[in-house]
Amino acid sequence: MQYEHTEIEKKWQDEWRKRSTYRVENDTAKPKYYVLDMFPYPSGAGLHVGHPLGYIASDIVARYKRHSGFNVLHPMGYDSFGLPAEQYAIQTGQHPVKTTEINLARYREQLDRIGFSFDWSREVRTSDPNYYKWTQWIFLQLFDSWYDPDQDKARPISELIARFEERGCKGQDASVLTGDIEEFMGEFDAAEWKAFDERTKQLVLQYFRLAYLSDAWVNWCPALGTVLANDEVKDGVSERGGHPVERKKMRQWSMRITAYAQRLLDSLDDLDWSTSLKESQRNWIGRSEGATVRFAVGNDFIEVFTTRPDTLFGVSFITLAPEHVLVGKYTTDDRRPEVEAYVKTASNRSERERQAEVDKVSGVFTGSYAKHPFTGADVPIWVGDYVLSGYGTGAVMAVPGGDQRDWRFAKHFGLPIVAVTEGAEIDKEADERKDATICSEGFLKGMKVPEAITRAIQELEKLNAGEGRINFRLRDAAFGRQRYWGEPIPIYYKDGIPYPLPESALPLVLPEVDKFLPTEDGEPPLARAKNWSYEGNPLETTTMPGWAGSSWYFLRYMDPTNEGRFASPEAITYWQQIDLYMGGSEHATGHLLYFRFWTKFLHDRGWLPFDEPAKKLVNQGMIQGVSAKVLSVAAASFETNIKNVPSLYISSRAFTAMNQSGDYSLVKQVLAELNKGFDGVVTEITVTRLYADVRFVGMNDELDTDAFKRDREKNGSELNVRFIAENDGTFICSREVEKMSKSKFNVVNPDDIISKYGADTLRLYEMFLGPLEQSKPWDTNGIEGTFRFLRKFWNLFYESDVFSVSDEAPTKAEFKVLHATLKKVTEDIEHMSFNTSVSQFMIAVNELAALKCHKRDVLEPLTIALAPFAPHIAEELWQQLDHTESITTAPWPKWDAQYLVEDNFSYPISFNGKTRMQLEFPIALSKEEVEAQVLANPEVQQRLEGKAPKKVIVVPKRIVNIVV
RNA sequence: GCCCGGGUGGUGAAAUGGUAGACACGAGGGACUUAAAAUCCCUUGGUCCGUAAGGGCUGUGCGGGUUCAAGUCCCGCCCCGGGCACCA
Repeated sequence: MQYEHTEIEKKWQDEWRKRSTYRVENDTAKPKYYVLDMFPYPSGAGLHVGHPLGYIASDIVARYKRHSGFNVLHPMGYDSFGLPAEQYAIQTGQHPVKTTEINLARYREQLDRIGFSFDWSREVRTSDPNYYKWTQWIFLQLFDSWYDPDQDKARPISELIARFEERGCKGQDASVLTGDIEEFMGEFDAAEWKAFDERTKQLVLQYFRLAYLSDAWVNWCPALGTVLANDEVKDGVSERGGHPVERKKMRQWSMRITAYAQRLLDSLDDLDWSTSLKESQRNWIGRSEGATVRFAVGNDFIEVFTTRPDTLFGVSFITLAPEHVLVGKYTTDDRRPEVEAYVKTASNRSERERQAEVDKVSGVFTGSYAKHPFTGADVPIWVGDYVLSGYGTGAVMAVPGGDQRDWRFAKHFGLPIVAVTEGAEIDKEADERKDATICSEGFLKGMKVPEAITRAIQELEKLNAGEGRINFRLRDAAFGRQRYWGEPIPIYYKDGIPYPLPESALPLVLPEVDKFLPTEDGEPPLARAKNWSYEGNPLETTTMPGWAGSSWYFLRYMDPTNEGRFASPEAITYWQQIDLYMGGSEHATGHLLYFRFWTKFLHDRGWLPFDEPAKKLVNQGMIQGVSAKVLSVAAASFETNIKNVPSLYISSRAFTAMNQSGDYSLVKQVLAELNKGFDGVVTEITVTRLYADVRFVGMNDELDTDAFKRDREKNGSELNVRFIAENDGTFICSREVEKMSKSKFNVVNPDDIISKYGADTLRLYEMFLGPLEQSKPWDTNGIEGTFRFLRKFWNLFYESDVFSVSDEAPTKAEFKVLHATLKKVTEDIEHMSFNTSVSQFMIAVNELAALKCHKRDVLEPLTIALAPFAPHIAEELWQQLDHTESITTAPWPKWDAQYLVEDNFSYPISFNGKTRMQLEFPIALSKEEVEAQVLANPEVQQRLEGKAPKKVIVVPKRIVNIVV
């Protein structure tokens, strides 16, 4: 019997479904292992060959762990809320539920064909009310919590209220207040708190809640009609769709992720994640140590943040961000028109413009002065858009001698530049060295920078003019979306104050609306819903962002149908953290930060025994497309009477040759053919490169010209199409490695590969391509190798088409092949080095075929070892080996070192490090004996030409090096 | 500019400081076949010497260094990919 992949794969996919082979139970004595793939968003385009790369790798690990005696949780589900489905709904009027259903079905079908061992009975979808009930529930817990900086954890808001009733709010209590320049709330004592009316109390609490409503500067995207989080904006445009984004102040739901900044940073150290990913997170959190300094202005003050308090004596002005609340206050009347005009233009400039015009210095003087805390000197207060409102306090003390941006600003406006460090060349640039010595007059003079920083902070604290402070770049996350297709936020309003829905009212189900567009008044789509109210009070109309549902989904898989909780404590205690989390590096700063944040929060409030979601995380590399391009030639001629201008395509190598020789007779020839005896001079050749769909390109970059032509004709008429081929008649495309995408016509669909070669070949080939974490181009050409391997493997079980596996005892050589393979494959899976394990399987099959080995004791363990990689063929052969239970229940075969012991070793004999010959010696031989025998060898003697070697190095079982 | 990766044949790649290029694709040659497909065998980094057997030199982005021995370790550069960036 031949290896019939189509038949075998269909048979076992059906069989696994029927038998629920991959169903996982929570109650078992086995140790657990949790392998999770990052939640896919099921787009309409379906899967291309790059998507399953990570799924295949994690599936191999899941299967391997199952063989190794673990109870493996390996689920899959969908992040099914999101903008694309909604955009589509707006365009077509079709409900996003419908399009989502269609996309999910297609996704599932594609996934099923690859033979994954997912437990589909645990599937979750973020858009399912039974799921988002718990997303809403977690939101309510966040709303009902504050961050206690003393205990360094989230606590119920009731405990904060109790505290206010007891001792009010003062000093450090407000230190967790975050957000973009929140107005200072002020202190109050217990009596004052009790005297506050309900409205005031609620407003105060908003400052502390982890999910809170406030006026914040947001990234507003007019084209999408919604607010975006910082990580959803790339280079000033929206990450999805590339629409422009502008700054806007809006009343907005936010998540106080900043309260967790330090913890998010600290616990990175213990995670088994890639360094680059951890670095991205550290970067994004952006911790910097420094000090706040208060500059008095009359009876008031301006607070700045600086990492260099040691340069305080070099301050020559203060710059406020245009959005800073104090700008209006400190602008003198005579400067007011100018300042207001500047603030207006500055705030109208989008992030993108500000970024693009980094070199353009702009600013304006407010007319006011602040007092230097040490010298008492007058320091002018300026406004400049190089200061960001969202970082630090939105104000800087400008030290042109020590900061290049301040230097540029000072130069531009003719402000004084004072040297703060020895050796600074301040007429050229600021000196930002952190190992310099302070030279500015004052008590810091002569100190090294670090020492001066400490001292400056001490002095500031003495004067009550500032203190040491740690600042973070991380901002609170915008949480509300002015969109339809997301989780409704379970909040209603009474007298304009937000109140949480009771748990009994969950899920707050997404209402039907007549259109998925904002209302005429610019209200979000939910405002169109009828009776969108709770007990007569209006409900919140914004919905949650895409990252809400994906920030806790790993917990739901543990107990997906629980109606009383997001997951039972028993399930959580059993499954714990994700042991292996697999996904793309594009989620480095978005999903993975929120994911960690929610986990820490749920931990703080006592619902989780751990505070990190994933112990180990692996980023699979991207699979790039290899685009094919066809050279299209346009010829210009002195002759103007050419009537028939053909679409002329020229094969890549022929073109290169033509270009080198300068002989364009081929082009002329075609023109002559079409224009009856054209004999003009071809004066100019211009070439454009057109994409050819990679489906038309075969082995060795050869284009199927007929298919290409038909395709071109389908998409518009081309009358005269001519191809200039190579001498052998083939037409060659030029190739280029690019991102795999529809627009580049280089998408390879896994379905096509599976139809031709089968899922097992696809799985093996994706792993064989190279190291998992590296990006690599997809080249279908190489797939034959893995396909041939599977056929050869199959043939080990067959002799002239008859299944024949013998029970004869294997020879030493056969056992050696088996155990060497088991050792390598086992170790490789542990290190996630799948490309080398596939190589090892190939070596094994080649060697066993050469040995004509058809023995059960070799083939059976080998089949189990192959099962994680190629489950269908393994399962089929397992059955043919007379097993009735699925191969997934077979224990992993252990390698045995005794079969790998060699008696002899063939030593490479090198002279001065260059290998010259091989000599075989028994392993048992000592160093000295090897040395003696090597030197006694006639060929060695001949090479030594009678001279005594300077030195002989013998490394047992490695090498002999003779130094002459 | 800063922070991470990475640079090895025609291609994807392999290599605890110890025989560079395993494995696979492609290419070339051969066997089987009426022919094709499939399969199998041989050759395949470059270069030079030799009729051949075989042998020499050279070679892991570039330049230095450490070492008996460097793709691997150290120093200084170049190039490519990714992340961050008027972050005070």
